[in-house]
Amino acid sequence: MRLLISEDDQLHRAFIAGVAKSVMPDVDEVIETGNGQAALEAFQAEPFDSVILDLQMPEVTGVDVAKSIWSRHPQTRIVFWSNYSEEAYIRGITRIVPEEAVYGYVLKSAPEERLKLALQGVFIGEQCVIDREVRGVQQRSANKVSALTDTEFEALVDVSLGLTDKAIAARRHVSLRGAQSRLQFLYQKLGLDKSDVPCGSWGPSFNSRTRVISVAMARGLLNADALKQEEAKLQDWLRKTQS
Amino acid sequence: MRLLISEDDQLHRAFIAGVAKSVMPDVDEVIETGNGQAALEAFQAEPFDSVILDLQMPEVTGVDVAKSIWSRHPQTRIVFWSNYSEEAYIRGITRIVPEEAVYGYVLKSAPEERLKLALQGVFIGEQCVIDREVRGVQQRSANKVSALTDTEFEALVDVSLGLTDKAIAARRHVSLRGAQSRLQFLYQKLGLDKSDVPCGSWGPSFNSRTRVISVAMARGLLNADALKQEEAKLQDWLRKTQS
DNA sequence: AAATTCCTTGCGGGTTCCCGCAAAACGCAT
DNA sequence: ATGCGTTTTGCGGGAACCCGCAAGGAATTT
Repeated sequence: MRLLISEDDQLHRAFIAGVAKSVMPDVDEVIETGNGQAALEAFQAEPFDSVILDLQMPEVTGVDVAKSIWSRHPQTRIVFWSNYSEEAYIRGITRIVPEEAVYGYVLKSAPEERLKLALQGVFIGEQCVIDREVRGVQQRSANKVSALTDTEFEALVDVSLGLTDKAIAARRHVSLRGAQSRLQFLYQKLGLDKSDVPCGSWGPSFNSRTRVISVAMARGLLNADALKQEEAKLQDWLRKTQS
Repeated sequence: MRLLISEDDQLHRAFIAGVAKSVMPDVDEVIETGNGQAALEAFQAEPFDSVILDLQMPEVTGVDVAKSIWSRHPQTRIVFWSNYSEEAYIRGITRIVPEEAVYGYVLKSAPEERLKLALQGVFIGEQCVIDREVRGVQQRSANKVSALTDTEFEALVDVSLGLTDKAIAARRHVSLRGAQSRLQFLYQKLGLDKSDVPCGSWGPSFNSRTRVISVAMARGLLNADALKQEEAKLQDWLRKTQS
């Protein structure tokens, strides 16, 4: 059995490699990589049965790696080991996990015991193991009423990148009013209309357009890394439409 | 000699405690805490000569802790050990470090050797030790032309929290036009006026108000943690002005 | 005292945004 | 086909925002 580990923090990498070896004696080859790109290359050279991924890595994230791996080898077992239980990542994962795949999600803050159980569960027992804290977010993310639809999420991304209504309309191929409408739904979904927002005597305190970014970041729907990824996509699109 | 360590990640905490002990034999007491609040309490109980702080901690950050410590004991030697070389933190630090203080700044991504040298340099040699990568940011941060002034930074925070012009004016005790003026300077400083931003055929692609948030996050002037802190301050202020 | 720099303020107008209303379009199940 | 819910579109008005111009303050420098 061969195991691939991708994790940018040296300390954590060494730690989880040690744990993995101690828990799974029948692993005869462990490859460690410090970034997503290296992980992809290693996997391309020769596929692995089992993979451990950190989600938050520069350039190529753990989600990107998993997506690439599962697209060719959907039976690969992957354990995500990450700092955050942020929706920005969870959303990414649940969208790419194949029906047949076995995977796990463990928080770095969890005790070592939980990590061991998860590794055994996924790699030996072939069962899905997901930390409770993450499970909560996953539920919310799948919940119809509170979850953002795809179009709403697109709108959130666009507005967070600083685009104007016109630009959003052009990018998403809808009318100006269509783009504004999407924004309106987004504001509503994130509760900007409700009066949980106190108003001062001078009038409304919040600008929906900027406030929505703030609450989205607070809820973990967005984060700096995700934004960086989206910025790159945006620049691509800009170049295309320029020419 | 007594040493206080505050770091929320267990693995990193154990690691740096070990390194510190090996490098400084004459340390007879080491106290480890997992969050900023506990660090403050420990210090209050009995002051330490030497402190190691992680910057990014929930609730009470390393910057908060350092500020509190230095306000009473400006001769305390502090080594910051953190993931990021983000301006959001650097700015906070350079503003609170007393003239007489000896401190260090080491990135977690740095090799162990650098960490050891820094600990010795600060705690034994009583010299300031700052990683090169951080130094670069610090320079930029002190550079007149590219650095944000205090008022500009306030404006950035307010707009990122989603406040309207009116609300900003009220909060900062300036006229409406004053608030708008500050925003204008901010946009200019972050280069939103320059044409490095490609425009599509439909007109201007970017909304200054939202775009400024995006570029500020990309440059590390802001991050999710800092925003959370500021959000709390804002809520405080809102409650006060309500009554 | 004069000059310089930085920040603030009022005015004005052009633009963009926010959103209610109503009609049309689409998917989808009965 | 007939409904039903979701999404899109146009219209229009009121509010908020962006910013050039010009006229002060205030603090520091020369």
